[in-house]
Formats: sequence, C-alpha cells, structure tokens
Amino acid sequence: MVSEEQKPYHHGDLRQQLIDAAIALLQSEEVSQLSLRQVARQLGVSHNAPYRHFADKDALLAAVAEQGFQGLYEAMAAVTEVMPADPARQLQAIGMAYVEFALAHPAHYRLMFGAYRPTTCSPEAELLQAAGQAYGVLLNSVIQGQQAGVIRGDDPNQVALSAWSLVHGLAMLWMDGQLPMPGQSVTQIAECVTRFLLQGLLADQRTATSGGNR
Amino acid sequence: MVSEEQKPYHHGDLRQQLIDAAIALLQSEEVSQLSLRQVARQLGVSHNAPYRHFADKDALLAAVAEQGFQGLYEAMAAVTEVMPADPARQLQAIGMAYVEFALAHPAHYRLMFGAYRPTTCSPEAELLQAAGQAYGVLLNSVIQGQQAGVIRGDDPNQVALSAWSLVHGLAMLWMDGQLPMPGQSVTQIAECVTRFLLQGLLADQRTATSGGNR
DNA sequence: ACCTGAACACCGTTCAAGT
DNA sequence: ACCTGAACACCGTTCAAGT
Repeated sequence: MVSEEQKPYHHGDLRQQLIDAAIALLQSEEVSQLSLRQVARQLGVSHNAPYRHFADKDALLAAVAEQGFQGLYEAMAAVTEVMPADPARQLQAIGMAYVEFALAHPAHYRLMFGAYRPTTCSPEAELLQAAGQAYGVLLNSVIQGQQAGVIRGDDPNQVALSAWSLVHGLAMLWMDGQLPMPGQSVTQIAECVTRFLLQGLLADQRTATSGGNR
Repeated sequence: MVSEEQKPYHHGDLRQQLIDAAIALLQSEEVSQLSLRQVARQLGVSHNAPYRHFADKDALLAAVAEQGFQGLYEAMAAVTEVMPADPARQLQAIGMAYVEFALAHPAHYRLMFGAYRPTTCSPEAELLQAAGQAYGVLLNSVIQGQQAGVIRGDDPNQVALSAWSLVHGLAMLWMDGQLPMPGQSVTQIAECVTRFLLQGLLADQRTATSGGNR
C-alpha cells in the first residue's frame, strides 16, 4: 500500500540530515560560528524544524560529537587490525592515527572535546559511551603490551591516559597555531613526541623502539 | 591644576576594568556564555562603551587571554626559583604547576587556547608573545637539564613540546570531564603521567626520578 | 506527527548624537 | 575624547497554528 518510502513529511531522515549538515559546515567553519538556523536553512526547512528531533542546539551538537567519536574509534581500531605485531609499535601507530584524525577534522574534533558545553551538563549517556569506546582501543593496546611484557606494569589506565593526554594536547596545540616549530610537519613532530613517551612506558629501559633517531 | 586623577569620564581605567570584569565572569561562566554587553552591564556603562577601548569582542578576549598567559608564566617561573636543584625534578614541578593553573581557572584557560578564535585571524602579536614567554620557561628548563646531562640531547623544542602537549592534554581532558579514573585526584594523576614522560626524556635510562612508584 | 510563521529576549556591531 | 540611545541583522527558543 505504501510504495513511497515512509518519509516523515519532507525529508528521508531529517535527524541524520541535520547531523550530516552540521558536520559538513564544520569543515569550513568554527564551532562558535555554527548556528542552528543556518543548519536548517542549508536543508531548506524552517528554523524551527530541528526542534522536532533535538530538544536543544546542544542536543544536536552532542549528536555531532558522538558521531565524531565513532569516527575516531574506527580510525584507531583500524590500526590494531593492520599491525597487531609489536605492541609498542602498535601503541605509537594508534597515537599517530589519533593525531591524524584530529588534524583532518579540526572543528569537529574541537566540538567533540566540549568547547561548547554550556547547558550540556546532562549525562549524555551515548556521547560518553562513544568516547569510552575510542578510549577502549587505547586501553586494550596497553593491556596487551603489558601482557607481552613490553609495556611497564603500572595501572593500565594511567598508562593509557598518559598517551591520550599527549596526543590530545599535541592536536589541540596544533589547531590553535601554538606549535613553536614551523620547520617540521605535524606528523614528524607527532612521531617524535610519541616516541619520547613510549620510551618512558617501556618495561625494560633500553632503546626506543621505532624511528631512526639520528 | 588637576587635583582629581585624570580619569577618562566615568572610570579610572575602563580598558583594564573590562578585562578584569571578563576574567571575573569567567570564574563562574563558560567562555561561550560570556557576552560583551554583559561585561559592560557589570561595570555600569553602556553596551557600547567597550568599543572605545577594543575594536571587537575578539580584541577584548585576546587581551583576556594575554593576561592569562602572563599568569601562567608567573606560576611556571615561580617554580624555577624555588627549586633549581635537580633539573628533572624541576621539569616535573613545572608541569605540575601548569596543570594546577589550568584547574584553578578552567574557563580562562580554555579561552587562552583559542576555543573562540572566530575573527581573530590577525596575528595578535602581544598574545603570541605572552604565550611564547610561558613556553620559554619550559624550554629553558629543558636546556638546563640537557646541559647538566640529565635530559636527553635531542632538539630541546621537541622535548619541551612533548611536555607541553602532555600537561595541556591532561588539563583539557580533565576540564571536559573525560578522565576515566574517578578514584584518584588530578594531582595524583598528573604526577604519575609526568613521571612516565620524564622517564622517557632522561639521558640515561635507569629509574624514574621522583615519586614512590610502589 | 511533523512542519510553519510570528513573536520574544538576547546578541555583536554601527551610527548619529550628546557633553 | 569619551560615552549614550536608537537601530540593524542575527541568534536560540517558545507558541499557536496549519496539514
């Protein structure tokens, strides 16, 4: 009886389209520039239509952030499938993938880490879960490294958090244009920086694992 | 002839008062909530008065950020005066002071690192200089550690940037409520995390310098 | 159920005007 | 020189109304 796909009025899935449009706008705009009315305009619906799908502007932003964490998770998880061999090398590769994701989607990445966060004091369970999933990749890699006797046997959360802080800080500093070394590419810097921390995380303290540190 | 202090109309120094009022508001509000009109209201001037002293809302925010970097510089520099003894220990102490500053003024700290940054594509020379001054404390400590043979002899900028990224990332993750370890205080975590990196930065790879790692 | 147009209080910014 | 009030275009959000 219903030959047409059951579309809610004008759009196939306005909720997802709103998220996608916001992400698209974040390719060329900062999160502070992003307005709800603008997203609606982009889709040709009234400035009021989003309220059918999101309680708030923040609710839309939270959904956008959640989708970002899913992308980050996939980028990190892909690394663990490609190179499961050397745990230390894998840990550094995850860090590199993390930084590359942030550099590829700066505004989206910034949104994920709460630069907005005005009314969003609510738990936002899905968002936290998506973030935890990405963090889990890092944590698993640390635990495997410990079981292999390569990574030092401290609390794996402390180790994983060190790595997360390092790459997060590096990505943010790059985005803010605060990196003091214009001569080198971010990738080079990231490799060097992650190598330093990795050296401190090894179980036996001999030589760093990767990269020809000339 | 002028017995009264030469005050420009209503206020002693409206420019500085605007900066101070904005900083005060950042104690209880997020940077995204801060409005120019609100700052003016706080001082009892018209919503238009700030434009006599700042070209823009961003210009005021840049001045607020600059003042923040001066405070950060002082907090870090104070450490180097108190404990000039062990270079490794000093480097970690600078990192701890850095994190503590960020935790004490989260909204102000977030503003310093460009979460706003919409029209502020202009160089903003004073801001960059103030940020560079704070970074210089870290860099100097690294260089001294290298000269003492305690810190590894790589490019000091790479070493300092590693440390900066680590504490910056940790502070930001804490502010965003993303730290996965509720049991421990941030200070404890910061000490542990900085110890890991420090271990990787040492010239001879023996034992970490500080903290009883039980 | 889903969307619209009008309305409200707020914002950053500009402009003509006041002392 | 420094400040004001009115005005403009925008915003997030709410509400009564349309299909």
